[in-house]
Amino acid sequence: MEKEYKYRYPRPAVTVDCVLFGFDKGEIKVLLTKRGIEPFMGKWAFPGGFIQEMETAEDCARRKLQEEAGLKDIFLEQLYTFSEVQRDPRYRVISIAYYALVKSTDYVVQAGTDIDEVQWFRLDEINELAFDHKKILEVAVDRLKGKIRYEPIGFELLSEEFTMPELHKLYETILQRSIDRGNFRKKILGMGLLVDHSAKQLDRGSTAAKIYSFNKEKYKMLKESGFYFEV
Amino acid sequence: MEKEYKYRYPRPAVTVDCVLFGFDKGEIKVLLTKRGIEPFMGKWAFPGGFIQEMETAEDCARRKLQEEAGLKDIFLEQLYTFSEVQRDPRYRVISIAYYALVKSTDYVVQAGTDIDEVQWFRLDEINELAFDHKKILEVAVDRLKGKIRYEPIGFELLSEEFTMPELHKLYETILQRSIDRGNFRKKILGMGLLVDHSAKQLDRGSTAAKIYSFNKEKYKMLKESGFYFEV
DNA sequence: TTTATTTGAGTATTTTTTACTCAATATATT
DNA sequence: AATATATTGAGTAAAAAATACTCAAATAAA
Repeated sequence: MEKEYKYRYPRPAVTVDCVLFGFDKGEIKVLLTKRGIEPFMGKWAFPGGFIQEMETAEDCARRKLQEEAGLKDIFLEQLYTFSEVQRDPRYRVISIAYYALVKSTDYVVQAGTDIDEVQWFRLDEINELAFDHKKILEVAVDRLKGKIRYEPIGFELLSEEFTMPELHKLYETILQRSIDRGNFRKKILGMGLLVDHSAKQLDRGSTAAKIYSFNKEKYKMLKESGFYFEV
Repeated sequence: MEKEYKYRYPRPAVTVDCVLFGFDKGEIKVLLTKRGIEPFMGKWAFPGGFIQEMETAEDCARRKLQEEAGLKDIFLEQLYTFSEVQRDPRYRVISIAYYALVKSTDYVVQAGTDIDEVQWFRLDEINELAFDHKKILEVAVDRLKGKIRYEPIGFELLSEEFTMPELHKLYETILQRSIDRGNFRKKILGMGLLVDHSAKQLDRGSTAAKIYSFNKEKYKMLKESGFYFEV
């Protein structure tokens, strides 16, 4: 095939990569896809690909999450742009990385073109990754840790309806320290952002936990009037 | 001239733009360059330009700050990557934006190729800018405000040696609220990160302020052992 | 002489954080 | 039947931090 696109000056290729976090059984998980083509065929990497002419980087990230993992309408934010000259062995590729959070890892994941498999991994299971994706993962984990205390992104990792012990465990897991249950509960409930569903988990008798959901609209309003979320 | 660079798939052009902040006479200033070529000839824009094949985005940002403003070895951090499809009227251009902080705006600025003028502006003087640079500025100002409380980047805007009233004024200006002098002093000195030069400003008699400098090495060490800067 | 600017110390109050305790509930386990 | 378990919910005491102040001294500049 002929090379049709000609420019006066050299241009780097631009890709988008997505670090997708999930929370399952008290553990943080990351979604990886096994590469079906060179370079790094057979290695695990983040969902991603080349940016198209008529889409923004965020559009591209959402498209890739849809194509490679079957996900739609999830929390997504730009992470960092990686531009090391040799980060791709073929030619110069600059990658705009995003991180995404998904409610429950039970979403049906589907492999796309050029992809063998899609699988959730615990952070400590991840050793080698394609390209500089290990570095990207480090930056993403740092961002998640740093941001969860100051913005209510933790809820994006839980189902729409969740219990206090689940939320508590999530924070303990991500921040990697134990947090006093009573104080945590007081602080979170004190913000008035949780909707109490006055329902309990089924099938669990008295050890059932109460069900809450996060009031996004109220948070938006409060934020505009200067409210500052902090855990 | 012939178009020599040919690729199989279309590639966006990639530029780097630098939002350079300075602090002068109690006011935040931003450095702009007047464009000498189309598009937006005659309009003000941030220093920046196309990324070269063998340089990282940060290398490019530093090169541009050197070429267009004569600055070397200053604080520089990646801000955000802007990828709106139509942000450049010519063709698709993705811009990796950086923000930089400079100690005093007295640096001799020098115009580079394709640049008429280089000038410092107060934030409220800036109306229209080339491309989507107004948007980039907004993001940069938000980042500066957000970050100055949790990382000691404020010192990057003052001379190596500064006084307590200068530091106090800087925080009040950026955070846009008054801060109790005594409490501010207690908190800052209490962190043990300022070196007391036991010297006073010259030529100001008894209204002279004591001179301090920020101990970067000590901050690095403390940070590694879990210290958290917060104002 | 008065005003202005800065240093430095100090205090009192309020708010927030931290580290706990206690009681109740009712299923699941031994 | 007794015990362990997981949860809710309330509460407290102490420590730490934030907030809003006051007072005194020094001295050049107005």
